Amino acid sequence: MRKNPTVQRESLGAAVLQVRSGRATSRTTLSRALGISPSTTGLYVDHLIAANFLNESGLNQGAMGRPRRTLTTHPEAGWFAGVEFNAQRIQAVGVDFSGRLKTTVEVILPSEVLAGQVIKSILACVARLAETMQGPLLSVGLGVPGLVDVQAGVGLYFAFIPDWQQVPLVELLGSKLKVPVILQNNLRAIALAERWFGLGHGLSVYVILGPRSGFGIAMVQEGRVIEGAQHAAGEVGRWPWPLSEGVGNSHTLHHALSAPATWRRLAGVDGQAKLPEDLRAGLAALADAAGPEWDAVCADYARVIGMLHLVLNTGVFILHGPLTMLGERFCHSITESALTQMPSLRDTGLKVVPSTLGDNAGALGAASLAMEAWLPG
Amino acid sequence: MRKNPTVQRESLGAAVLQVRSGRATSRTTLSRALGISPSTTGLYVDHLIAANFLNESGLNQGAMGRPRRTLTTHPEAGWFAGVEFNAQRIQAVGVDFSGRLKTTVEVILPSEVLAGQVIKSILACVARLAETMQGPLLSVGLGVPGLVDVQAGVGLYFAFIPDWQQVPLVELLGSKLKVPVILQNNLRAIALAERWFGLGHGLSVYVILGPRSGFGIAMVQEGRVIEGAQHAAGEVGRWPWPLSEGVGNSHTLHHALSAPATWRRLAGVDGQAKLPEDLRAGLAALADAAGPEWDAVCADYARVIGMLHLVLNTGVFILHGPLTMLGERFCHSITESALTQMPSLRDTGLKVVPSTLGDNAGALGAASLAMEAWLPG
DNA sequence: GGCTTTTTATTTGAATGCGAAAAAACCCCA
DNA sequence: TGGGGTTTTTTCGCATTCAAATAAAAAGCC
Repeated sequence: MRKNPTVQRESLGAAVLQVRSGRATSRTTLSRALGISPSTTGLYVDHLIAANFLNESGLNQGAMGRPRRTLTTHPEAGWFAGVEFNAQRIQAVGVDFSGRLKTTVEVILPSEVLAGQVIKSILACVARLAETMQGPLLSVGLGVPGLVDVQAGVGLYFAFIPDWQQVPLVELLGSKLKVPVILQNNLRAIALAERWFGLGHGLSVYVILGPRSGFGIAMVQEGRVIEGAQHAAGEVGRWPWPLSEGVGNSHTLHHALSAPATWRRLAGVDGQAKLPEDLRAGLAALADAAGPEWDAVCADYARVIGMLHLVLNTGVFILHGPLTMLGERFCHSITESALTQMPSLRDTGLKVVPSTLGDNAGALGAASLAMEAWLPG
Repeated sequence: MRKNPTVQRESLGAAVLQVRSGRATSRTTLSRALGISPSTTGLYVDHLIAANFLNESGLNQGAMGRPRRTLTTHPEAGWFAGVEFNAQRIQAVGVDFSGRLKTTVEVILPSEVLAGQVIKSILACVARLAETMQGPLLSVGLGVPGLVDVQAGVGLYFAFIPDWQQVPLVELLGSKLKVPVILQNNLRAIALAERWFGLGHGLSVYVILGPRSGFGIAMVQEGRVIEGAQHAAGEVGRWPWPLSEGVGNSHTLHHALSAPATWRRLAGVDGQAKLPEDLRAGLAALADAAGPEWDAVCADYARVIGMLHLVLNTGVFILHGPLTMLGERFCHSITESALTQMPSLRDTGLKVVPSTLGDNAGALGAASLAMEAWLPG
């Protein structure tokens, strides 16, 4: 046994992330993934096994040579909470130390809810998760709607919760939970969820499309989420729309391509028509629709996506939110329409795909935040 | 005197960059800028002074305490070449080790020039620079038009040089020049020039607007240039335009807002009118123009910039190319128009400014590439 | 001038991380 | 059964880097 020097917590945290993600399964692969020497990697692993964060689970014989001693994260070393909310509901997930989703909790918020009540409910959700999770809570990730100051840990502004201004979330939650609390805008958190749990796995460049009550996007370039100078990148919903409209009026992409607006257009009802009780079900019923409305909606999405693709040269667009109920066919129609409208995009790998993560993508993304921020020790 | 251990070349290169940029002026400030300990910083500086890359130039007394021993780069330790070209001309600059522009060379290319001839001319330009520069050539940066594979060192495609496809520039030039050769798209190189020599100095988020024969942009987020999945980010020029146009026809932003198109619109002549011999002078003559054409052009620019700002939340847009001849007033009009068209942008710090770098911004950007890539030893 | 205060630079011993070589663990093949 | 080949892991000595203490250089103040 080697002697046991102290090592940098950051390095150990990075090592755990590599093992948990499956990118590294042995000391040698971990050494390559981290870009550090095999000898140092061995020390790290010793340390992490001694602390019960990693396990050695048997051998894995390659084509030849000494078999690698498989490294896995110890699932019961602790757990991470991921919480996402908006003005209607809170979704929370509990994720074990191996990054597997174990428990979900959902709470419907009363209408006209205020910030204080949201925070109380978040704490209650985490407490309920704790009942079923193994080991200690290690950190909490929070997917926050609206503008978020990630560094300061403050929710800056969200239109649909009346007093949601300058809410010091990290301070309020951290003091109660006694673990690190990490914030991110909820759509940008989803981008992280795709990296950990979904289609963004190997990708370093992609865009999340989030048509819900509005229309926002989250952009990932070289593995990094684009924040913008005031944490407000991705506000495509405020583009004038239709693009031919004179400016200065209130026609925006929000109004044309949000999830409710899309349902209205596909269902052929006017702006006053009441939305279905369950928008997702309403949209699912339209998945086989056809005709000029379908084509027009797809053409609009294609126009936006094509323009974004020209700016960012992104490749993959991942569709999130209720509209995923329209299925693969919707995404395929959009891709086709974009290539028809802008033929020069044909060789640029433009692709629109529906997310496979389902309804709690935001909470999973928040849990990803928590996992990425955690450090051993 | 301390003993003289070998140190990492990368660290030494980073230290030189900090001193050259003026962000670090003494051992202590350098230590903070690099995020390493004062003791190690002292070793680095010893090393670099011994190798004649840095100088100690006197003392600088602060408000109190021991005065800092001012560090400067040694101007004659060597020089960097920056070369930018398009189908018409090559511009090359020689920059001394302190980052000061010393010599410029311009060569007009014959029409229908081919790749081989361009490369020969580039080598000739560097040779002419060498006649006036002090010390050895250390590295060469190249601002390449069209698509560029930065990692592979290959110019992929450029429409206006007939056989410009898969040109192995780093291989071709490096084998002759015997120094590192670094590529970047010419507009993205300009983004670096702004960081070193211009308005991007303290900024970590900004956009370069490059209306020339077409219309491209270069985006910087958190100090990093956005490349895109296929090195093709920033192709805004291929947006359909006017936005109200039906798609599928050839109306693009290239045609509406390129430098020649802008001149035609402002001068009130039709698409067939001959361009002035010197487009810059022609544009300068219009700098005091007024009336509906002026407003319409500004409104178009404002529309594009506003939409980009919503996507990227960028803050500062730096205007490059011939249109800078339209002056501050043009940029001011655009900013005003954007805020009128999209009032919600008012508090987001949106600002359009003309570059102060002048005509050889591209070559200066290429020189920045060279400086950033160089390592001592 | 001598004293304290403040900031910068250097020395020193300790430790973290690396490279190279050795050891280990498996395969294949005779 | 044992040797050669291959890949993984560990050992070991060394070097780069750090933290802490120390030295240095000035201003301010009495």
